[in-house]
Amino acid sequence: MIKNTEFIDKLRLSGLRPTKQRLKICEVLFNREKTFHFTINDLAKSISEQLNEKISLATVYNTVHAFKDKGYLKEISINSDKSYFDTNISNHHHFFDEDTNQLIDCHEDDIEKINIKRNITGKKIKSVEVLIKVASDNQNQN
Amino acid sequence: MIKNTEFIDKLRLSGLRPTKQRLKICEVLFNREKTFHFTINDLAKSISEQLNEKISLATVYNTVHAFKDKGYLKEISINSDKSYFDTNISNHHHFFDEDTNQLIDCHEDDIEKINIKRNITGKKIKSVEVLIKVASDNQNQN
DNA sequence: AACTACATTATAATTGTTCTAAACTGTTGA
DNA sequence: TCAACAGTTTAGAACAATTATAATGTAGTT
Repeated sequence: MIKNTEFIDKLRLSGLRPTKQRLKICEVLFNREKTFHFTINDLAKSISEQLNEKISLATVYNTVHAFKDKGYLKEISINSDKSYFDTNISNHHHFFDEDTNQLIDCHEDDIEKINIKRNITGKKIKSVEVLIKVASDNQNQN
Repeated sequence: MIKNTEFIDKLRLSGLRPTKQRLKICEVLFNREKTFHFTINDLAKSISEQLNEKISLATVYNTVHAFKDKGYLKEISINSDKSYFDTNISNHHHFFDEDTNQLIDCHEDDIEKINIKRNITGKKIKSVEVLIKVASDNQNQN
């Protein structure tokens, strides 16, 4: 259980005012054991369910983007339907279950280190993301 | 230069009627040396430029999806702005240049084989995609 | 030629996301 | 303590990508 003051410090440190809404969103996002993979809609739903309170959708978008920019969240590229975010900001990869639309973290040992032997001239590698799509045996390949 | 009859056969073989529109789209997509990475908008633009003819946007969407379902195109997950497609349907990975929004194919030797050591119970791996985001040195990480 | 199922089309509808402008609130410092 | 200001929240409008609709057109078969 992370204390509210910790969130306040965290926000202040990164130049974000610790508003009521942001603190509530911190609670929902970071007060949990496992990492949380979510879409904006999932998050909005969690907020209204867990806190029985409504935060404007615009604020949820603003806050998630602010948190992403500050490095508290990672955005994950899965498909173009919607944006997925991850509270696990460490360098890691994902399984994506096409049957349930669930993301699952890859652990360090689940996948061998990716070894890239070419580089694009004048460019620097910003990130390397591996997405492993899985589905029940009887499903078609997408 | 691929002949029209080949496209007709290709379409018929997969149970798609070779309509004027589909043949034109085939021309634009498959009558080129290099692989083509595109969004629906890119394609619609290419069609009107190369063929000086307009195909309804709905048809472009329908056709691209039909081609994808038949395995003639691959969809690539980059971000949630829009869908990207690839005429290279072989198993390969991508660089994505964040400065120009351009996709670049990884060749077989650019990246070592991905070795996945875990599997999700009851699930089968459908695809493994690696996306390497690059940008000029002076850009921020996204 | 006529029938039928499949395709195309323009347009409406939908969805996820961003923008806007007004109201509100944390912070600073007098 | 309180005024002032910049940063924040908000509802709703606007927007862009995509999908649905329903009428019209066309390929393939008889």
